[in-house]
Amino acid sequence: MPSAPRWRRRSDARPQELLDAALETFVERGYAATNMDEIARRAGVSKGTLYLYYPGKAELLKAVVRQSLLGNLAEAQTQASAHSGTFGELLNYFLGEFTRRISRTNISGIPKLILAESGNFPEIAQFYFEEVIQRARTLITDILRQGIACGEFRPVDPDYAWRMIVAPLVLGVLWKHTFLPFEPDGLDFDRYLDCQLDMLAHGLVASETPAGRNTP
Amino acid sequence: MPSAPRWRRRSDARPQELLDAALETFVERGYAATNMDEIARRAGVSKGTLYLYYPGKAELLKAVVRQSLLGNLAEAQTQASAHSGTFGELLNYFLGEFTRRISRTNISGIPKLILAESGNFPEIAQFYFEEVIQRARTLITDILRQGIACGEFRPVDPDYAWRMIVAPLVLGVLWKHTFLPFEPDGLDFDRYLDCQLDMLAHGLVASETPAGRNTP
Amino acid sequence: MPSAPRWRRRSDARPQELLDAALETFVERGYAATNMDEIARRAGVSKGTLYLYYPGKAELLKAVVRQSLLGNLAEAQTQASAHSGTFGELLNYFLGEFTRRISRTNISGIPKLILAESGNFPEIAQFYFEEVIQRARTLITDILRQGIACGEFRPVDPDYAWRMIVAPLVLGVLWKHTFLPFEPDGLDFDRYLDCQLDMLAHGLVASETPAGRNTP
Amino acid sequence: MPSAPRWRRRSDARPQELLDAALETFVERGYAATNMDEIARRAGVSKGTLYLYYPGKAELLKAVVRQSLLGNLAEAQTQASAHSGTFGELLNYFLGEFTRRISRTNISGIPKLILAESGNFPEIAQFYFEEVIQRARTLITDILRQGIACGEFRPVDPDYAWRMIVAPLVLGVLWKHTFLPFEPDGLDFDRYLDCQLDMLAHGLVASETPAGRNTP
DNA sequence: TATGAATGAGAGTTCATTCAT
DNA sequence: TATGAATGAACTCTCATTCAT
Repeated sequence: MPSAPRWRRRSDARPQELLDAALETFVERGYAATNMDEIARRAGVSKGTLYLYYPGKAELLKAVVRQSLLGNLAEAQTQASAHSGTFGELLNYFLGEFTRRISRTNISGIPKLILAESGNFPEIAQFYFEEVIQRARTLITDILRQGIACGEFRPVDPDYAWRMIVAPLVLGVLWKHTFLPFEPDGLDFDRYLDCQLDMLAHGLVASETPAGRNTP
Repeated sequence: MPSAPRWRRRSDARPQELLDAALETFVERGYAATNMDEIARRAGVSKGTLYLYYPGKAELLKAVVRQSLLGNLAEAQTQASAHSGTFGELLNYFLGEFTRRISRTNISGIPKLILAESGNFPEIAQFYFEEVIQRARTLITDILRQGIACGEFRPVDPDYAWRMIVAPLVLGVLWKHTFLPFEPDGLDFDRYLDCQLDMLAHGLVASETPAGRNTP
Repeated sequence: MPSAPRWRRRSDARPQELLDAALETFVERGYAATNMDEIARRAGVSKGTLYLYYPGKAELLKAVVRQSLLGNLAEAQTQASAHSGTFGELLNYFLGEFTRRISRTNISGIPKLILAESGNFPEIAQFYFEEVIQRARTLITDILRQGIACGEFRPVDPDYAWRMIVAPLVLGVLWKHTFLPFEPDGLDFDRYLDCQLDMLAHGLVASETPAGRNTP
Repeated sequence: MPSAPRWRRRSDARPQELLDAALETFVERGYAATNMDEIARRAGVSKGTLYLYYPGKAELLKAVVRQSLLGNLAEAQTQASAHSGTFGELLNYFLGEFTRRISRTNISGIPKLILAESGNFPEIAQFYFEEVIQRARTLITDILRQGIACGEFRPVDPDYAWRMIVAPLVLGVLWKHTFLPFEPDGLDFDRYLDCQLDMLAHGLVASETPAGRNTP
């Protein structure tokens, strides 16, 4: 078992350190209000050094977005193809997984950042749209279609229903980064997830049939 | 014979024209990337004129937000108190009304703007939180609680369920202003609403009882 | 005895009202920090009206200076030619008169204004130099020369001595408008004058002759 | 073969160069009429460089004043405590020293600047009042009191007499920076000093005693 | 004569980017 | 590779001046 190396060439860790500092700052302040000095300071390097690794502020933002998303995407894809159980269980699994990430990491700031800057960085918005959203859409509509086909799900409109499934996640992200400071009671993501799963499965309307049912 | 006058006095219509131009530009570009010159140009006035009506860029943003919201708020409040029919019908009514506004007016850019700039303008975020979100929350949780009490709704968790109801609206707003340009098929808000109402009412899971129903 | 007229055509009093407001503001704030809006407001007219009477800010300053000085100058000239008594008495009279004006009116702000703006308004400085300073110089050096000739004064260097006589007046003006707010005890102009006259007459050094005297 | 570099690093000399350029410009134009571009141009740097060293125009002015005065103050204090000879000689020494500085260096522009801007920068005026004027007052009144006590000086009013002693210096400063350009014969500071010392010592009035006396 | 809305040049300041070291 | 002093364009905001009313 190798012990930790006694030293590392700085440059190996550098790009990642810079991206981390940039992510943090962009998420905290927004793109325009972030200045390169601050990123450099947080990364513990000089401003000039940033430009050795990234050609400019805009490119730095893109790099931040790209690398923040790509890891998560690959992972999700893998898990999807290796599932077992009902489609409802798979859906629950994804929603739970996602909710947990929102509540724990600050990568959740990225989507908000993209929304905010989509007007000024259409390429980033498009990149996000194609790489993240379209994949999520495919993933979920596939599940829906199969679930409907096998009678597990009601015959909803998959091309629009996937947005209803995703919407609470998006709201959660935004809430965490926008209104949480103003809520004295905070937000309980476990309860949030429970409520979402319950409503997603059974809807709001009390059915005439006496028997209640459980999670999808 | 004098040529066209260099400017013309428009004093009555001016403030609203300026707000319109500002709303448009802020929504399109975001706060930081918007410059006063551009707003002035769109409003057909000189830069200095803006400062005759609003003391600065930040105040202009606040004025835009304030006046965009206040009108809508008053209206919603009025309609709420004058409803008849089941709670499900009332909910449907609100969601429909809201969806129609998203799809037709460009006031829907305001919420996105607020989300984007909440970090830099906490006061605006707080204003929005208190004036808009808290009211919506009260409105919806009241409906939910009453609907549950009278057996119309399943016993969901109202303090969180209201967010599930609102989430698709928020997503719709963001979608319109962020990803619509990238979608070749556009977005059909009628279908969007139908899907939302259906899922909200009955959920995703097929009930064991053979008979399906349609209205929430 | 005529009673006050029931009305006056506004325009008769206007120019003087404007000059008064301008003097007050220029003295208080300095030329650059004074804006036309403020002058107009103090004069109770609109900004545009200022331009009906004076072609611009610089011209307004010149008009203020000119009219503030001309009156005083004429007066001084008259009194000088109609004096009687020793030259020492004449000198005392002028110094007293001037000191009284410094202490009572706020015209004393004009010299400070001129000093401050001499770099930006050489014409005003030159005007002041020729109309005020050179006259004062002539007046005083004449008195000195005659006083020396008749044995009343010691044989001082009149071309420079006149400045020593004037210096305390200048200092008094500046003091009043610059440092007075910082002095808890204020400034007693009577004592100031007494001290000046005493020192001007007899100097600082105790003479070997036992008898002291008091008037110059 | 590279052409001349766009800029050169001068970091050590820079701050002083900037202060020099600023002093020159402020004295020439006054605070408000001085713009940062001009200072930068005179210092041979770009406008942005100024802001690397001083946070703004106002702070730059304060820095100019502070550093111009502090050196001179310390020096004067030192000399005062190490004097020998009569009090009259000490007074003469100071007046001579001061006059020489007025005539040779352009630091003499600082007092004029302070007078001119005292309305807009009360802090600077107060700083000057406390650090410069109050010290000078103490210095001179102490000398006067001691001189009077030992019979060297006539019993003048020290709290006001010190202003009479200082007044010609102030006038000299103002003269140099305000009216000198208009005087064809210029100003001979040696003669100015001689005249001041002579009048300060013996006053204007010819004493009845036949014997003349010498310098204080 | 009087107004005050409108103008637009110019101010101080910021900051992404460059480059001599 | 790393630095950070230097740059200069772009920004917000001010205000003397103009002119339709």
